[in-house]
Amino acid sequence: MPTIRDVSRLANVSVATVSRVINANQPVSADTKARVVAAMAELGYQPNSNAKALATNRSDILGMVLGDLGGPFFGDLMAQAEEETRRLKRHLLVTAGGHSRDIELEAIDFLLRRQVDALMLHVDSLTDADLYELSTKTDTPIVLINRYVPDLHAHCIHVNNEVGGELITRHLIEQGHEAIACITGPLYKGDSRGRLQGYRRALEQAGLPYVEQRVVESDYMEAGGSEAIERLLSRKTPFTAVVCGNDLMAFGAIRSLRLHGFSVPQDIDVTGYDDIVLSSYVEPSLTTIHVPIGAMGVQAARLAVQLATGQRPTAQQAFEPQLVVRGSTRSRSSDQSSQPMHSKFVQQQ
Amino acid sequence: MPTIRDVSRLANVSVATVSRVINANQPVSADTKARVVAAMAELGYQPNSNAKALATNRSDILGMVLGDLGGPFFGDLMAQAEEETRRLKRHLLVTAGGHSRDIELEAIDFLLRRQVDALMLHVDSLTDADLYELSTKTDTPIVLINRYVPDLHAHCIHVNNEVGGELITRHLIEQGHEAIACITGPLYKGDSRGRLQGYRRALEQAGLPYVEQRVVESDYMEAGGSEAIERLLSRKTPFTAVVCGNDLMAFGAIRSLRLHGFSVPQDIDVTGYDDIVLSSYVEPSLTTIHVPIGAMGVQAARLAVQLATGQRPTAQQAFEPQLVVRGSTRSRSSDQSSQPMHSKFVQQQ
DNA sequence: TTGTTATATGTAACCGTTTACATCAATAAC
DNA sequence: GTTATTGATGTAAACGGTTACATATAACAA
Repeated sequence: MPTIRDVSRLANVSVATVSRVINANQPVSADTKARVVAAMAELGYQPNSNAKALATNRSDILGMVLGDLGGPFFGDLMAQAEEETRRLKRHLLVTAGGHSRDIELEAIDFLLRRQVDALMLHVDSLTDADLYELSTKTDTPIVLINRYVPDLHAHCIHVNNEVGGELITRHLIEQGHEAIACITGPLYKGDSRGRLQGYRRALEQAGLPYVEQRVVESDYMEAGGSEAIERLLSRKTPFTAVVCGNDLMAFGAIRSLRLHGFSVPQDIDVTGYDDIVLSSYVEPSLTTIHVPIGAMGVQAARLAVQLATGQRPTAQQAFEPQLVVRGSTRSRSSDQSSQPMHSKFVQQQ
Repeated sequence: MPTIRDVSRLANVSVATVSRVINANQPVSADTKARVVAAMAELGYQPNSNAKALATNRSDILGMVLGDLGGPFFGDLMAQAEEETRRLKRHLLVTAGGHSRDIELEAIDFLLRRQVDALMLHVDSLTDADLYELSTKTDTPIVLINRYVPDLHAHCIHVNNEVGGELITRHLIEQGHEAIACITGPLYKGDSRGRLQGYRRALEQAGLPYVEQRVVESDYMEAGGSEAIERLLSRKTPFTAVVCGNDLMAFGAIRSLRLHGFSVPQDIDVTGYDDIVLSSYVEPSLTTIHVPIGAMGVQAARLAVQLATGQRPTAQQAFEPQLVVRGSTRSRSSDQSSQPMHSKFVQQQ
């Protein structure tokens, strides 16, 4: 690999001049510039980014930590963030956090050692306190994706989970449901709590009681959704609809309900959250909340660059969730009410 | 950020000694080592990877170029490759090639400038000649994923497309089909040609004629699949099954067939290729060829590291495709044959 | 003419590591 | 008792860029 020194020799100039031509940040006469350009072309010269990063203390790389790299949710986020990063003349270094505290911390360390210009984090296992501490320990700017940490307000790209939970619960109430169960994600996570809070608020606004027996905590996994249904059924507190904390748990819930002889949505309505691609293809297609994760990825990249270059942040930080009505919920006319399902419910038990 | 010099001062040793402690590659007495470790902890020292890469000429990073980052196919590949990379104590730098020659070249340049230890490429737009030229121009090892370039035999992780095309076509023949249409991907791509070749071979083996009127070239996109069906129908050469070059085109084909009043698989069987996640969820679920893309990602990472470190390559390079039979194909008993469909076909036109 | 200023270029220090080489003491070999 | 050998450590030169500072030349004003 030729170096800047090889170029300077061939073009008969100093290395400083070559550097000036490369970065176009200081005046160079037209003909020296031409000589240098020719020399670079002849040698097939490529500047060494590590050396440049070492000298300038910036790498033009944005670091990103995600729960995992597969899956429609992260895929969309990553794809959009990468595109925007490229548009901003930067590159994206992605690492999987593996949903584990140690791996997430290791990933962050790695990126910091690499002198990334900013960090974009979509982390599960780190606490708000961890993140705040991290932000004080390093002066690398941090952007949190799909998470709201009050102390890091200016660094969050977030979506209002409470509104999402409220929207989808209200939708079920409008369909005529009065006994609505809820399967939440892990409640140590802020988004799970937010969605649950929205569920409560919608009930409250409709004058319906909040019944603890109808609420179970699960793990955002498909199997967890199945298992949660088992728990709900075993409690013998009837319900005619289930609000799930995400789409995957909704799939699990539907499967489990079917095993127990309920059909969706004829007997019981089920809703998801996230609007992953699958949700519009499954049978029945899933009524869910759309999270604009791609758009959030774009804005995360913008915010990261703005923070890194000291510009005034203009990236959109707060996003609104959107209700997507599909086949897993259906309008109940008042006469057929939910009574028949109650009886079937009891009979099934 | 503290540097190695700060540590050396605090521990009262030379920088060389600190480096020795960090890399554990030369003897250091127990108590100096303890002092150094303590100093590093006190300062929260993190070695600067750029400086290290500059000095050692290796970065412990594997570079990866993909068509795009979203989507189930790439997601799986990336997720598995990342995991294996981490297992090998390296990291993964991913860039999207955007299915365009310029962007792919730019992405490769970027990674080379970054001194990645090896390149893993899943590129569409670069020709075999481009890739061969690239391999001669740089001494960074290159691994090609899901692509076979004869001149770079030892660098390819590939799957036998011809066998895949043959498997799925033979399956249809075994179901009783004799008039099988084929929608291929772009024929400048080797994998499209391979699958088509497999289709021809299966026909040949069964003693069925190869009819050009039943073959159309498309673009591996869902819309392209729909459009291809239009072209096939307009040719008025009847068919009772369609072999599609990938799952997405199969979705498009099914949609288009339905618009024309055919139902799948009652009237016409349709098959895909790739076995993306969606394919098992759609209605009807798709008979397809499973490509072990995750496993290929793992082996790509292994091969990359082996090439970079000069080890003898032991990674598995050739993979076999697998037939997955689902709902979009069904057995035709000989008596009801395909005659009724022919008549319906003609009537629909 | 002389002093001032702007432009073009070169010199060399620096960024934070690694590592070849040198040094020195302690141990082993004869 | 001298000489290798080994182990622990230090010194300083890379690695390939950037950039503050110095210098030289040309243009311009007084």
